[in-house]
Amino acid sequence: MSSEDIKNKLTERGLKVTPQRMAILEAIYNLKNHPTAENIIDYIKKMHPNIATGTVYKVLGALVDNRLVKKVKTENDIMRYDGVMKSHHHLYCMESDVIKDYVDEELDELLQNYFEKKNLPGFKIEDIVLQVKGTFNK
Amino acid sequence: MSSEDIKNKLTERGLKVTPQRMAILEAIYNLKNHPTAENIIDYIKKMHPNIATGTVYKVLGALVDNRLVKKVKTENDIMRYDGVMKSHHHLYCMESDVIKDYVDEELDELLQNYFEKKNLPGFKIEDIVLQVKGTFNK
DNA sequence: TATCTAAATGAGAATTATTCTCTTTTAGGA
DNA sequence: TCCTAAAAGAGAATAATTCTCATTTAGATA
Repeated sequence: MSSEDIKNKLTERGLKVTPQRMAILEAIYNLKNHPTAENIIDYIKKMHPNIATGTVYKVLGALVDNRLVKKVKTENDIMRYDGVMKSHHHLYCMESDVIKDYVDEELDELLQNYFEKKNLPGFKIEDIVLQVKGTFNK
Repeated sequence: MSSEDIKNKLTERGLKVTPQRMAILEAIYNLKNHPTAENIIDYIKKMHPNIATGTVYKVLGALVDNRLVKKVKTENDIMRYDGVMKSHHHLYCMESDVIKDYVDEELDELLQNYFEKKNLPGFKIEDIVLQVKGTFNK
């Protein structure tokens, strides 16, 4: 993801393009494994030591509100952030803090068909996310 | 769920039966919609005004460790608790803080078969929980 | 291009959920 | 009934996040 692409993402959403927002989005895209706010802060302070912690939280909030980033909650109640906006699921390792994205369009279609038939009365489904818990083989 | 049942649950897990633990488990079973620690504290303080906040957190931790209660992950950063231990999914309302349990054995079987065929290499699945996001019809 | 203003940032205090420490109490086995 | 490890109480400590308000800035407009 180039700087130009990141800039466009912000502009498309009507968000002002600031160095802080660029740095934070860049950090989320570069840091793998769904970084925490702290991971992001550590990362961007290398290049932008003057960025305020509060700004990072405020920007993260704005990015989530504008659907440029997703929040992911872990078993250990720490909030993490995910730059992959395409519908996808998560594999949670129960032995480490790894969360792996899992994209499976066949599964998505299966689920969509299932719930179309099922038609939960009184509930309109917008999105389905699987939390698949288990362990990665060593 | 009777007091006797709750008591048995604690005993089965080798946990000492204390009034605090009884009250907290009772609160989780009585409070609907996946209470937060704060909800639980407010609820039990009516009957047990002297219970310490720290004790509630400690007991919740012990209950989760002993699989008498589950933690529920939400998009927001407050932890919520669930006394239903049977495998089930959640319907998250995006317009309110309602989280409804969703039990569907047909779906569970479908998913199990799907992943048996799929056989994610390098990952051993223990549990699958669906976060179904949407809105309840008004 | 210069100006203007609402929006964004910085700095650090404030808040809030949760954990920790240490003393006292208690459940339940001997 | 006694004993002891486990649990609870009290409140301080911690850590993540939010808030406040003064200053700066992006980008729309003239």
